[in-house]
Amino acid sequence: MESETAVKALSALAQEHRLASFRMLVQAGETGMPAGAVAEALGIPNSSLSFHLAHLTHSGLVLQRRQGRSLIYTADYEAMNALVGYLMENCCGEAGCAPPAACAAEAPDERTPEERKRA
Amino acid sequence: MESETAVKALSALAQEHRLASFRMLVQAGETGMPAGAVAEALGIPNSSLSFHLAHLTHSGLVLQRRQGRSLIYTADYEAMNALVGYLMENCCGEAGCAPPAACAAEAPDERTPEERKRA
DNA sequence: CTAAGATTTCGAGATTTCTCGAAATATCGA
DNA sequence: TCGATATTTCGAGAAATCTCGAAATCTTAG
Repeated sequence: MESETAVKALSALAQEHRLASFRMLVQAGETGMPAGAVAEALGIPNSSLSFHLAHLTHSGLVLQRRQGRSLIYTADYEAMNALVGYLMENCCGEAGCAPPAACAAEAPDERTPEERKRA
Repeated sequence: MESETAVKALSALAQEHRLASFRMLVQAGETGMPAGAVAEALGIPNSSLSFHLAHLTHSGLVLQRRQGRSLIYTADYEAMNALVGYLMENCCGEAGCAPPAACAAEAPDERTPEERKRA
């Protein structure tokens, strides 16, 4: 992972609302959440949240897909694992620590067949 | 971990020089590095690096101890593990993913007995 | 106690970020 | 096609951040 990529990802997470959004998406699994639901859950204006979700998406930590009128956001677990791996790389020098965590989501996909085609 | 604590830690890491410094300290293990050595390795003015190291220290990700005229900085592995754990908390909802990584440094302590007293 | 070494604090300009209402865009149902 | 729903884009002011030379602080050696 490039240093610049990591800085972008960390910058994306270094903000109250974006961190809360990201954690919410991480816990939501592959199913994800529509923008409106996140905005409501966090109690912030849609336009503000949109700004933050775009930031997270551009950073590569979050993925977007359309489902009808809604845009569904999901956490990108690969990107998250890569970021954590980069942070802990060669941890403790020669000592060698536990390998970095890896989250591999496999939550049920509740999309309709029609929706699956678009993704 | 509090949300505010996490934002502080992530903000601290969301900057080119600070991220580079932190990774350098993570790899340096418990031995740590003096401020000057980090500044030289990164090729930035002492005053600039001092600003960044202070930022990292206040965020709780880095520890400082004095050794003679030098101030030695070390990564705080517990804080790092806590941050990663917070990010990945309840990852993937009910699916349940691999447990978060945990780095426990155990590098040789090369301080003199006299220095150990001060720490 | 005084000089030399290692770092930090101060100061001020340049740049970036956050916020949120209003207007614009995209999709769906009838 | 028209209206309703879901989100994003625009705009501009307020606030926070980065940079780095010069001066100040703290520590150790002689």
